[in-house]
Amino acid sequence: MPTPNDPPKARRAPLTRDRVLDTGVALADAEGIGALSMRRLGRELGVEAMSLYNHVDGKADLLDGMLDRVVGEIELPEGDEDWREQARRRAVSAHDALMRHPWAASLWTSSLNPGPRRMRYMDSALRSLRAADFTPGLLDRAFHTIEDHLVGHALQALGFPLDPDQMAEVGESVLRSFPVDTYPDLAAHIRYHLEPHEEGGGFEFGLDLILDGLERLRGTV
Amino acid sequence: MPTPNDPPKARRAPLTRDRVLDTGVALADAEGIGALSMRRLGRELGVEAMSLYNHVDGKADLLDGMLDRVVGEIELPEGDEDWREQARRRAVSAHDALMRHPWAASLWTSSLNPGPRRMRYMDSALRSLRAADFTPGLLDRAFHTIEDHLVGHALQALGFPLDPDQMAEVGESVLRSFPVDTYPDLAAHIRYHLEPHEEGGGFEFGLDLILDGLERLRGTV
DNA sequence: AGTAAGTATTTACGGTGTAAGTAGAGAGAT
DNA sequence: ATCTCTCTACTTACACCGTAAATACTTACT
Repeated sequence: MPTPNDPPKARRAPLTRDRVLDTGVALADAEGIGALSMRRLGRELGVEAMSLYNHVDGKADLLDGMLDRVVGEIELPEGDEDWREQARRRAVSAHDALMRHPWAASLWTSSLNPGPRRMRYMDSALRSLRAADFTPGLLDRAFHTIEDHLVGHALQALGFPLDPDQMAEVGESVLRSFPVDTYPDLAAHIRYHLEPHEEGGGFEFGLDLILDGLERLRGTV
Repeated sequence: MPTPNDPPKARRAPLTRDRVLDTGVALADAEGIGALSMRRLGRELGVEAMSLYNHVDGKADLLDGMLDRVVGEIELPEGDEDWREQARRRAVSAHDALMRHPWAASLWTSSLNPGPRRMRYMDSALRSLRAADFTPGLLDRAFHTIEDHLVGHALQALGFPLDPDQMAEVGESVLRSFPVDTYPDLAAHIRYHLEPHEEGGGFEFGLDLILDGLERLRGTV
């Protein structure tokens, strides 16, 4: 425990797992997951790459830890709301978190070692379904279907990282040399995306489709 | 053009883009996408890594080409079936293709340059929705929602690459040292997955939820 | 036969994750 | 106060990666 007056010898903030993970998240947010190498992350922390291995078990562990940080941002509904409203809020909050950290969605699907926050998130989701008297079999499918939609939409949305302006620009240039006759409906689809629509909301559209369907099945199966 | 009798000097099959892509697919299928490096793929073809660059524009182009191969395996319904049945068959076939080639699903979401087979696939999907009198706005959401579910489920399923036997084994060992009191519903969920269920079908469950919802909206919006 | 075009190879550069060994600082006990 | 143990950080090294550039070789056509 540091006494109030020992700053003169305090060279720099000590390296900790938390600092490593936080810096990793910040770096991946700012420059993309491709920029996150052990050497680069070390440099960011004023340290050599190998020093990180004292706080992290390798790159996979680093990424697992970073993902759990993101999962920690998800708001878990509490209280005794409708199951549907709970599931909806949790899913929307999770989706928001994944969109804030574009590198996290693919880790979500590939990580084999769920961290504590991820477990807490899953536990919460499963609980509110169980509390709504979902049959075990239906509960399982409900949980996974929502999860599939969540990660599927995030990844698809992130895979096309264009804001509407760029979208219009790129779309037009694509259409200029596009085999419209070969793929007429695809061409129409691209044209549709060129017109001004209030984008977004796609996630909640599919989510509501799923939740509606689940509500209909609840009790009957 | 080779004459019938020139085999004596034919050293080896000539390198072509098709052979490169086919071998790439085979290698990724057999040893995982992680094993697919330019050097390794060259070795597989009896050639140095740099030779591949005469037929492929770089690794990204190689992966794009491989993905398009996989998309080519998807069966596109023809004829004048119900839109719902068409969408269902196409999605199931696409899902099967992604499961056959575990490395392809993540390329599906990240590839920026759709190949011809991918375009044909999209065109076909969009056409059968349009033919069913979907409103432009609903058509767009329908297409993307199905697509999201497709890729989301494939990635989630592939991210947990355990056959039921391993599943049972791993699950039990996890449960042995699991904070059951902290995450009771998650524990129950794991236990559920340990019991024998006919696995699979999860994709079609969610798909039908979505298709049912879309059918309900069709015409009314 | 000579030439042009395309294919394959060699070499090289700057990057990656991390195993192994070394140096140094701080705490606790003698 | 000194000695030792432990933990952190650093250095070096290895095998691999994608690919730019320059070179050699094969083939096909004039």
